[in-house]
Amino acid sequence: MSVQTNQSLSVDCAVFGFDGRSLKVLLIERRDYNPETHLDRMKLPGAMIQENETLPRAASRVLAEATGLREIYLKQMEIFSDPGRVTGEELEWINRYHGIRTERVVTVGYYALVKLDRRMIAYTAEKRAQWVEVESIQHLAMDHKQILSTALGHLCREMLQSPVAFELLPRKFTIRQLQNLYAAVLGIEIDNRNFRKKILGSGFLIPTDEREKGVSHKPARYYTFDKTAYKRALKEKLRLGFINNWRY
Amino acid sequence: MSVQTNQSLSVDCAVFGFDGRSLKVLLIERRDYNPETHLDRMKLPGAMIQENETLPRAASRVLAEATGLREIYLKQMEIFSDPGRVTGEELEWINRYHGIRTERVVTVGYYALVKLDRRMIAYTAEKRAQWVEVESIQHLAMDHKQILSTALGHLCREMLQSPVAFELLPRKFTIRQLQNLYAAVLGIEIDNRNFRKKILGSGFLIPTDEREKGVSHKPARYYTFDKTAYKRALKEKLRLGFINNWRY
DNA sequence: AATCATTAGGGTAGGTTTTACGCTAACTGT
DNA sequence: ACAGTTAGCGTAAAACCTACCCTAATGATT
Repeated sequence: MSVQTNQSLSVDCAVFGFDGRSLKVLLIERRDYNPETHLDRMKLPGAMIQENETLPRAASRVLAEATGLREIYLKQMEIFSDPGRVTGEELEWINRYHGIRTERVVTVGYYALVKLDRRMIAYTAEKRAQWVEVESIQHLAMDHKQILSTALGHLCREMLQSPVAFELLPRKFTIRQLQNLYAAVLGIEIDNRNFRKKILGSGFLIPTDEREKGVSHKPARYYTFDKTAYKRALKEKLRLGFINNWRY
Repeated sequence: MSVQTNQSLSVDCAVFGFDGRSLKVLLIERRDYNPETHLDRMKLPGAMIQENETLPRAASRVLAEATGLREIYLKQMEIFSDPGRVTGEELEWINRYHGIRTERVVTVGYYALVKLDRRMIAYTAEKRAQWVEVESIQHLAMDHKQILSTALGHLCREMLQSPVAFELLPRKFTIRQLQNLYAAVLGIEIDNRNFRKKILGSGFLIPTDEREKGVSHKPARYYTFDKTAYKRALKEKLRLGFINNWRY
């Protein structure tokens, strides 16, 4: 029995943002990209884990670098440990890029949610990073396409279970924006009138006095998310609906 | 920037079983346990990951060893990467036990579900392994108590979302057994009549002609779980209940 | 042999939630 | 002024959840 000690451990993050219409993910252009090799040009942000660093810390570090933000909604998913996930040219690229010598890289997948505001877009634009519509992505470097698909699955499930949607929206948002976000991520159609009832009925959206301006229809009210009210409601409603509608 | 390459990567598994009354977990006695050290005697089954082995494969290997079974319900949870999770005597024990020399072990937590039948109990009894009631566990080796708690949380959530309960029950079971399992894992009381309606109404329990014998009350019918019917129901019902009762 | 304790298993009535959809309000562009 | 659009309120029917009722069948107790 030989024990592997020279595999390296990395983190890769799928950073999601929502522009009001569709779900985007942050992609990085490889620094020493050479069109003559057959490597894909874009990848997810990631890094090797450093000495004395926990994985969540490594992920935070990657995200701070990629987005300029320290406080980010961040969640671990799974580990991608197939010995064949990075080989050949890709492995050489990694060793060259990180200045290491490894034969195997096991990576831990994270996904993160950020508010895609003007500041964010300006910051990432300077970093050879791009916000790309998730739907349109065909290939990515290494197995990053697979990591992205996994992340999307996790996001869907999480959206149905907890109020993570608000991590993707600006502080003030309209109910329609919230609805569009759910519809985009889950790929379903939602009736606006029922959505409004359900979401307002839950009591953790607090209305502001502001309304949309310059839209060619009745302007919608802006709301903010009340985390405290949510947590209160959470405790009261832990009735679990009994065996909780295990629908899927 | 120094990159850590000599951390070792291991897997640890919380293997759950249900004896009809309470939830149990499989614990292993450390082979060279010495009561004079202050190490806890019991630990979760686990192993270092080997060269050319994926993590799921390593976990399967551990489980095959601990339970004698190859096909087991197995799920990855999170990674325990705190540099301080294993130090001092515990670290020495690991290095001695595995014949390695590492300063840091990152472990990937898995949980597994098995049918706790007579064969299983006989097999584990021979392996210095014990099925211990989850509720009664106070301490475990290293950070295994924390891994166990995490696994229990995952199990609860999973039980509400998918029909994993049947992994813990014999092929033929009564509705009461199923109910007791839910009640035990979730720590709630369940009304028998409503539970029966809900579960039978879902249509993926198929009745057999057999009934309990030797019980001092009306004997209950045995049912089996119909995976195909479940998957069919799943697709029809992907209505999601719309934004699905995000209750907790 | 009658009675008791216990769980199985069918039912029903009332409340809550979901779903489908009608309607008016308010804004911009033509 | 009118068309096109989305906001936002309301309502009725269907589905679902909950709290109970009842009787059936078995072994244990008297």
